[in-house]
Amino acid sequence: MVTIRDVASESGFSAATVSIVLNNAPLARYIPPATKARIQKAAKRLGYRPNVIARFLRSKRSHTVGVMVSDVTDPFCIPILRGIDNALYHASYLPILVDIHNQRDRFERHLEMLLDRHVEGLIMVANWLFVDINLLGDIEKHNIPAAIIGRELKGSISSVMVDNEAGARLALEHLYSLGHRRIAFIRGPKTLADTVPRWRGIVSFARSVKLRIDSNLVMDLPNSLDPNSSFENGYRLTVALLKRRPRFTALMAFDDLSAFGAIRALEKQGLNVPQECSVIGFDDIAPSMLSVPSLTTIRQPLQAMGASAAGSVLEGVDAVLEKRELASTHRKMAPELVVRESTRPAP
Amino acid sequence: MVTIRDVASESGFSAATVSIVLNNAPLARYIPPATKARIQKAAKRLGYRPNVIARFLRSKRSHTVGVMVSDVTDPFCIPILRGIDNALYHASYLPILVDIHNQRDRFERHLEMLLDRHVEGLIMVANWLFVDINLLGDIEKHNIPAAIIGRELKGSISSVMVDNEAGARLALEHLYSLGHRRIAFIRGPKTLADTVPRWRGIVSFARSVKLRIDSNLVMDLPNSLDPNSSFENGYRLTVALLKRRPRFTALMAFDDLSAFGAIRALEKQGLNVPQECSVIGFDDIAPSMLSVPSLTTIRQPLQAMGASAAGSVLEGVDAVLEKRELASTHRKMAPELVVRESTRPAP
DNA sequence: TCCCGAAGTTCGATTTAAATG
DNA sequence: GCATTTAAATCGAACTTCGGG
Repeated sequence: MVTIRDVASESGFSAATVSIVLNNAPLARYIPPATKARIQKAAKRLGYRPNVIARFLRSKRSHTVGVMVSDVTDPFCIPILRGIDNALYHASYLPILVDIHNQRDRFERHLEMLLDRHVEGLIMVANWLFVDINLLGDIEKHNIPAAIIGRELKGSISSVMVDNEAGARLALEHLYSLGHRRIAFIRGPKTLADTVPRWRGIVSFARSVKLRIDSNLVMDLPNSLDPNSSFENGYRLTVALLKRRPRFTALMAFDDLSAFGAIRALEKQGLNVPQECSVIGFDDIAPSMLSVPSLTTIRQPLQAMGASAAGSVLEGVDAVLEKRELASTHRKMAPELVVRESTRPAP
Repeated sequence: MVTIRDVASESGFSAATVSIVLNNAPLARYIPPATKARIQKAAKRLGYRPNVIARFLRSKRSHTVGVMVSDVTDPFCIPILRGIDNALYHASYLPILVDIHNQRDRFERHLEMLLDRHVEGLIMVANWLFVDINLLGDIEKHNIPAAIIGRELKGSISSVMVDNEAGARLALEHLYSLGHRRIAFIRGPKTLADTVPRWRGIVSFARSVKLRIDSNLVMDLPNSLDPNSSFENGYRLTVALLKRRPRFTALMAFDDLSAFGAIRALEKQGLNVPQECSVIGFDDIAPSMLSVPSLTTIRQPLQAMGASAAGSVLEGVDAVLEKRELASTHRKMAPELVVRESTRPAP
């Protein structure tokens, strides 16, 4: 390994001068171009790369941001990660990604690992989060800028969410405008943050058009630690819904995975989607475009949400550096209806 | 921040003694239990956490492994990452994941970032890799253990791949045993490493049972930097294949995404899958189980592949520490036929 | 006083060599 | 392999201070 001292002796100057020149520090303005050139040439000749770790020890800057995702196998989080990655990359920060598998002990251990590594900021992707995390304690103690995607947290932690209520309203409005009146609902798990506002959107739209929601046709996904369980549970609940009356002409699922489960159940029972029953999802994960029929759904601007969270955190980092106070931001992003093949006018 | 010196003064001993006790270093043998207890108590009381970065500066050990993935939006790589993550987690290593978006400059920049951070090992997930990477140069220079998943590289870099030839043979054998004789093939892109061995498996099986492969029914996916392009290309190629003769009763796609594209094209032309045409994929990515019909495919043991690569690298790290030589390993993992709904006996 | 460069200190922990009872 | 503890050197870079022309 070639150190700053090697460059110093190679160039004939001291380590201090080399440091000043190579970092273009304020003092460098007094140093004659000839000296600079010789030092730079020597550095290049030796292939000198500053040791970022030694550098950190003095500067306290790690140029890293911790990213904690509740479960990477959830297709939902992938575009978010892309958004984060892009934003950090352009700011020359390195994300350190940890996957907590929706486990409390993993969350704690990984959070410690990140703090031990002196990440300058923290982003939590709460894509499918059931464990009761406690970012607040550890984070406010360390005074480290943080943002969470998919949940709202009070305090100094910024949050980015989709406007769930508006999204749900959009979805139901779509089905309603296609003429559907007997609509089944698969709601989210009780303890998931998105569940309540989405249902609120549904109820408020229904009330506004005097649509009756039959409680016989409403079921809840069970709590589960596995994001991919929605598929199977969507299947099971749809089978159950089909045994109830009245028969529905459209089904609104909590998310895309449960919508896929629903479609599978409907087809299994000989009901063609969308001919005999329309299905709408929520999220717009990658497979939604691929399936047959492709899925009508509510798109969350996932990549933008990731970028937004990263932006907030980076702003926070700057604020800390300049010892400014910075209020946390709480952004709600607009969802978008994506009409594909799984919905159709009511028969 | 509480340092080792704080613990020293709090406990009444020197920093050296604190270090020896807390790390349970060899010299700790001579230290009486009473001293140890006082030091440990003081450390706990102050909430002392060693600064891993300062520690690294002396020990040269970062306890991190770099993981470079060619494109995270590829569902194929997710289980691999899970496997890597699990293996590293249990060994108390932290993965530093970077996504190179299949871009050469990103590869180089990220590799430098990882090396600058003194990762102790390197894993490359070549899930959809078109850029001509040159791990060898940088890595052999730094003498850092490395492994690549999805490609075979000569030299000191270990590799983990699925046995593509066996997998392709398995797929074709399945279709053949269902009675299909007129089979269409969508081959992989010319420059992707998997393409050739898979085709070899097909040809060898066909020869062994005297199955004729009609070159009219063979098409190639174009080269593309986007892993998700296979879907669209699978669609386009299938539309083209349907215009050719003879009409086929089964289609073997290069991967699951192109299989989805094919199914979509077939359905669009009014051909029911699997009634009128069987389709088989390769990989067994998550959506394969979800789609309607669910996809018959060749499963790659992705999580095991990730774990295996991580294992090789960790062994390499140990070898380096003990100054042993360690030959690189080149593993071929067995694929597995997963029969679902998209294949059926020939009409 | 201005310019240029170097010596020395610091960051936090590890480790060696040495001192002391 | 006395037992017990510590001062001092070290890792690599950055920054403060200081001195000579």
